[in-house]
Amino acid sequence: MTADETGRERSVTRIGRRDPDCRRVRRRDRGADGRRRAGRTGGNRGGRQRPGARSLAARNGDRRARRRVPPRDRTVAPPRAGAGRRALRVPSRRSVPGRPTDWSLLPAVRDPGMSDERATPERFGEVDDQYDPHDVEDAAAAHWDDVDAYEQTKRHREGEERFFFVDGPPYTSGAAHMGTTWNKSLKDAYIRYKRMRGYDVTDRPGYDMHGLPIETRVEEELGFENKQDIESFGMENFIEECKEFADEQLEGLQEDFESFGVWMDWENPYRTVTPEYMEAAWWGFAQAHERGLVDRGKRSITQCPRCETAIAKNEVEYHEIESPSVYVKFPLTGREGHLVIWTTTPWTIPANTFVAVDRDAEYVAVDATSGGETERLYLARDVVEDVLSRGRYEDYEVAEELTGADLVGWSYEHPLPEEVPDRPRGAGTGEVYHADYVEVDRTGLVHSAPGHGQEDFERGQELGLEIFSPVGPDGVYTDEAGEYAGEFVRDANDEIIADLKARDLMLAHETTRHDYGQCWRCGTDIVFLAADQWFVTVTDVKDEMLANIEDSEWHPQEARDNRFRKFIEGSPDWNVSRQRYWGIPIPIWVPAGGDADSDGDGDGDGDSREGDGSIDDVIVVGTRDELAERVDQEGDPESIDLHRPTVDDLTITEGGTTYERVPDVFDVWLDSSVASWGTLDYPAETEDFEELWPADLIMEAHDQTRGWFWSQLGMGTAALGEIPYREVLMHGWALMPDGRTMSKSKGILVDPKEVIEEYGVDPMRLFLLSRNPQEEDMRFSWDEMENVTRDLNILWNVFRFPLPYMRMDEFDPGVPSDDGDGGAAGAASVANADLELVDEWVLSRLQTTIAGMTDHWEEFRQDRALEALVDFVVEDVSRFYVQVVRERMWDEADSASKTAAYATLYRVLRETVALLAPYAPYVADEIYGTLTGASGHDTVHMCDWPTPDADLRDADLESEFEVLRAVEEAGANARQQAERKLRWPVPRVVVAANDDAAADAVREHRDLLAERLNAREIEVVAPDEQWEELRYAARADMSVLGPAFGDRAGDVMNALNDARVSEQSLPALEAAVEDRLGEAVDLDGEMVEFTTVTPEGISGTAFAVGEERGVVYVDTSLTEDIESEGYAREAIRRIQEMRKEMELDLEERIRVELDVDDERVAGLVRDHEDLIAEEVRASEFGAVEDGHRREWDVEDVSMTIAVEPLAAPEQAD
RNA sequence: GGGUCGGUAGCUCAGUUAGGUUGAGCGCUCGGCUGAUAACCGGGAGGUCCGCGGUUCAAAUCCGUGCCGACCCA
Repeated sequence: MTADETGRERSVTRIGRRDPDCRRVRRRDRGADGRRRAGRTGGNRGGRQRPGARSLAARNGDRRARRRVPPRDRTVAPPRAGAGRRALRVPSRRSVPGRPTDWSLLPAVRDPGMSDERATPERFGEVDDQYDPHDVEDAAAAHWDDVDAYEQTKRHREGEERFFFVDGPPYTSGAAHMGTTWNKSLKDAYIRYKRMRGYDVTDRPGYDMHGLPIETRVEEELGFENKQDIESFGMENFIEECKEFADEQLEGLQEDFESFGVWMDWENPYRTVTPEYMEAAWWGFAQAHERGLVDRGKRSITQCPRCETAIAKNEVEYHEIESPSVYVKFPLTGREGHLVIWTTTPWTIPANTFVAVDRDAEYVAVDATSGGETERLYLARDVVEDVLSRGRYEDYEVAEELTGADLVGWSYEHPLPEEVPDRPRGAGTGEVYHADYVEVDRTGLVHSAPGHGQEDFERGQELGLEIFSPVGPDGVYTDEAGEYAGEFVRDANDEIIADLKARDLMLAHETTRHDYGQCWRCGTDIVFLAADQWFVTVTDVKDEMLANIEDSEWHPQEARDNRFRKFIEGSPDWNVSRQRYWGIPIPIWVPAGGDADSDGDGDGDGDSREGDGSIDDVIVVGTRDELAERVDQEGDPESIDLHRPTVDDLTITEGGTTYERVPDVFDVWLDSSVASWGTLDYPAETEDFEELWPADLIMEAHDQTRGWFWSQLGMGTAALGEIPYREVLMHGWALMPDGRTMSKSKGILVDPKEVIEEYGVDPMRLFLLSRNPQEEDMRFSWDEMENVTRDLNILWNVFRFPLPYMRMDEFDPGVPSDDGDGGAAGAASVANADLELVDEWVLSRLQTTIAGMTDHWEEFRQDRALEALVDFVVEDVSRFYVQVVRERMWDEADSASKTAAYATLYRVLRETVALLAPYAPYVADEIYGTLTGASGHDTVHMCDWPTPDADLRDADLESEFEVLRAVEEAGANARQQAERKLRWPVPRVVVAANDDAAADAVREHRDLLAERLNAREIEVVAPDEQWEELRYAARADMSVLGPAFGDRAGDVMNALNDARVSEQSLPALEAAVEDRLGEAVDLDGEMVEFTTVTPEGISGTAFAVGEERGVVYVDTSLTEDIESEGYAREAIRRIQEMRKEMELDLEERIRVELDVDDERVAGLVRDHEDLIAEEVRASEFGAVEDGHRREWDVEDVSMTIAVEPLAAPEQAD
């Protein structure tokens, strides 16, 4: 596909091989402009690590290695498919020895016949402390290469229901930009998702390799200026250069795409330059011809005079230019005076054929005076003053008022009769006609030249007027232009203006700035011509096209019904011929002699080609076999190169007539329009086509509504009567952070490579895939890159958190089935674990997340699915579940509870990485590998997409936890208000619930809540109860109170404000007021507003799930017991910190010396010595001579703590 | 110039189908947690919902109009 790749980019970028080290630049400091400033580079990376941190890992790793679970037998993978397949990524050369997750360092067995030992990660093995996308991606890429992950994944789905995805082929010029990156990431994600859903997905990438953009690039490189240079260089040589250029560009693009982690069939892309593919275009065109939809004829075209070819109207770019702005008088015949016309293209005046008016507009005849002479002019009434002042007339008088209809039929004389003797003279020429395109501005009379303007052409045809276009394909006047012959049209403007002045027909000559079209490739201003071209007359099947789009489902559907439908309704016939070289030759043979030199590559005289050649006389060849059969020359259909000039020499002789091929090539848009069968090598291969066509899914950006979405519909309808795709995902464009369009030529861009260098592929993909893929443009954002990296980091932390414990306890989840559970009997799966409520909850949340994500994916909103996943991982797993189970995992003793937590977290993580796999394929696989070791698939991408397990889903439990978490949050808030940190227990928390469900939820999970809020006791106040310690106060509203009580109002107010009542009722309040005031008062609801008064030492915060559900009161009063535990926990916290500073192993026992400066506090801490011992794995308390010693300040009390490790018996060996 | 889409907190975006007190994450700030720890959590501040006009008891949401951006068409 052409435009979105190239429409805006002109510079040539060659992609060299990536320097592996260049990716080491990362995490730079943010500059003031929001971009990153160059900072640390790879060499420093290790410096970010705490010194010595590695040694702990290494020690643990070594010791654990001996205890590790032996790898299970596994099925032996089939041999590698394609030998010599390139590594997707360059493996890290900086791998740290002893890091088991770096698969590249483990012995990779290439010959499965030799051994069943594989390069598998150690299950629950050590992983990096920090999530480092580059390390993870290197390791995963190396692993993919080792196990042929891509090939295996495809093979895994062979024989399943097929899903026919068609890749819109990027144009092979320039590197992948952010838009292409987004596009390919989306495609990759949906392909992976469909595979996980069990489909056998076609994933053949495509490349659009022909066309003018490449020709002009090559011309630039070779220093060519026009077609003559190409001819002298030799067409064959030139085409060879183009091919080389396209091939080089393809390679660069392909490397880019692979570096984005995209899994497509890179070894076998479809390329529009291969004989099979070109044949697919021929076939489609021949089908259209069969259906009578190929035609030849003169059309108004936009011609690039440098490239000497027609270019598509949608390939015209507009820019502002300065042009002449001339008001010209056309002398009337048969009556006195002149018509006044206006134009910015004097060079089209020689081809003037008629003048157009709006029949309903009002015109006038004026007698205008200048320099004593008066002349009669006809023009629109509303513009008289304007035009006459431009013509420097001094005075005028309206002689007659007319409508446009009155003018119709009048005759005038061509303004340049002698200069252009061959001008059109046929019947009807030189008259005034009505035309819809006339607007009453300038003069209201429009000079019309059907040989140039598009509207003029159409109207001229309707009127049956001659189409006179005395200009060659190079923009030079032909002999028909008489005096101007041989001159480039725009250069002739001055001469024409001079000639008109000489004839006294120039009313005013100015200049004006306006938009004008230029060639999208070379920037040359176009000329409008009428020329013979070949067309696919899609307007004949417009209704069919409009009906066919109903057979396609779009995302968003409105795009189909608005944007696309309107484009189809307004689109003209498709000019498919280009007078160029690097393209698919048009397979039309016409009788020799009757069609000479229509190509523009010869003398360019652009003769009319109408001659005898009716469309019935032409031969359209549809296949290579047919070609070999019909041509006069010998040739092997298998090996023939269908490019020019080879096919130019082939002739067909039938019925005594010799036919020659027309020299044109196809508009490059036609190439990609046949991709839905071209990618299947149809018609050379028929099996896939019959089974698969039309495409199940395509996805491209919205510019393709007038591009590939349209061209495929056009060709599909013309050739096969059908729309060639069933489902369309139409995404937007990648914009700059400030919303501008990216443009490489202007240096306005964010380079995907730079993003990958700074953040990594997974984060970049995660960012791109977190955007709405339907129609809306995507602003790139460095801030968001930071955010998505953080999300992955949280996942990484959740993942690595249980690993040491699982290793230590030799947790064995067995060999899970694809949906995560099951496995060998006795294995620790959630099915046979002794789950606690919080386990059940997180598993239920997982099921809900799976169900929600699946719905979103099915609706092509992978961004929403990702949001659900990230929400689950961050909110539910990291923020809540992990916090809750930390204590269970820290427990030294084996327990059912601990095993349940392992099994739960294992299940959660396993399914989470499957859900993550389409987004961040590297890190998902890395985590999966560590979780499953040798027991799973070779890659997460072979897994099935998880399905929600109804047995694990419990909506009520989820609602209860919502309440619970709201209560916890409110409790934390209340604590904060009371300035009591979580480490210090509180005697009680009172939850006043507004509804039974909330009350029940709190009662049900009382223990968990107590633990979370570090409360000794949780009290629940049901909705129909009052918490007896709570009092209510009232605030007086003086605007009501004043009028009611007059001069007593002040006293009443004070009494009201001071009153404290135990229920929110007016009688109670009246009683309290009376008590204070000594007399009865009558209050009503208008006068007061109740507020709650919390008791001393208590703070309260409301909690809400959607609506407010109650209030949480936290009693923060201190007792000796609470102080004791508080200080003990402060000590525990410090000792733990010191353990970490010492890099002690998790299980290592210690001796602790504790000196507290304050006698009372020392006693309080001593009371909890047992708790401290248990929490910090201390075997002894007492003087430490040689340990780690540190002084701490704890709540203004000085504590000196010393820790030394004890030699444990089991470590003696 | 016309069509389509968009404009909501400093940033990235929900909310607009169906009118009912604008939300989230990041950033900022204050606090908390602590063998996930260069990680993590909580509180707070922060909004003319692009402007203007209209419909309505009520408009980010519906209508009209203007401005800005993107794509497409001229």
